[in-house]
Amino acid sequence: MAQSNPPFMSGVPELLLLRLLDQSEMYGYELVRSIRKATGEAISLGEGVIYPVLHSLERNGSLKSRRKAVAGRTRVYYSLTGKGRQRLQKLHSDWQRIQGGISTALEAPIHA
Amino acid sequence: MAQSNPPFMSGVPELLLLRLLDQSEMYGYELVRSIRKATGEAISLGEGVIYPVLHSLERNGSLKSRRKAVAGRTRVYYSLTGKGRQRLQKLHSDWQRIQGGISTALEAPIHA
DNA sequence: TTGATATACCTTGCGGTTCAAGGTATATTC
DNA sequence: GAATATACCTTGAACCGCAAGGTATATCAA
Repeated sequence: MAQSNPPFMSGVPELLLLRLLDQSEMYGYELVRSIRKATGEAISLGEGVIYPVLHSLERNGSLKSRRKAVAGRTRVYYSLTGKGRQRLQKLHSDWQRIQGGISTALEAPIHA
Repeated sequence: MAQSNPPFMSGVPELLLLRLLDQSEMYGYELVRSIRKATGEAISLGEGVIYPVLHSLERNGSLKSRRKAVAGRTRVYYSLTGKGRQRLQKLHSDWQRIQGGISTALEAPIHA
């Protein structure tokens, strides 16, 4: 069951990842928890979302990574490249536009 | 080209259609223009988006329609059912949640 | 009268993306 | 020695927005 394709989520994982990684270097598992916290528990993304997006962002040059061994485990830390910062700005302004448009439509007069 | 899967649009057509039709009965072609206007030109949806969504909303009982002949042409007017109003409320609150979560994340401290 | 533009409906196919579920392996705690 | 937490990962399905293309009538201009 578990209704798939929840509304309003397209592009959101990418925006949030870029935003958080713009503030500090982080690894995947950490990002899963950070996103919950940073959105005030409003949005929760599983690892099945996070990892593929991280990989595709690295592939297209928006992120770079470095491996770091910590207490016997390996972490892969990601950070933004110049291209990633540009991508973040673009997504940010896209978001503002859409969000503003929807607000306008929702706030319209209660009745004709 | 024309990058497909534009970010932040999933669920948006459905929300906007339900919102506008909650205010007044309208037909498809009219909705295309109304959406542009209601969102302050921020969002523009083509007929290839509108009609399929109208049909699927009618199929699942959120909308009802009636045909009306006007100046030799036929218009199909849509309006909300009770189920449609419930659906609108649900989508509206989903939107508020996501929108709020993203705002919180974006407004976070500029730097550590 | 013929051609372009606006109105009004519609479908098909592509492509991208989120998500649940499942999989591996090590460290820690009970 | 068993469960839990950490940390990485992939696969497959489902969904859905969009561009492009298709039909037909009314209107207006040349």
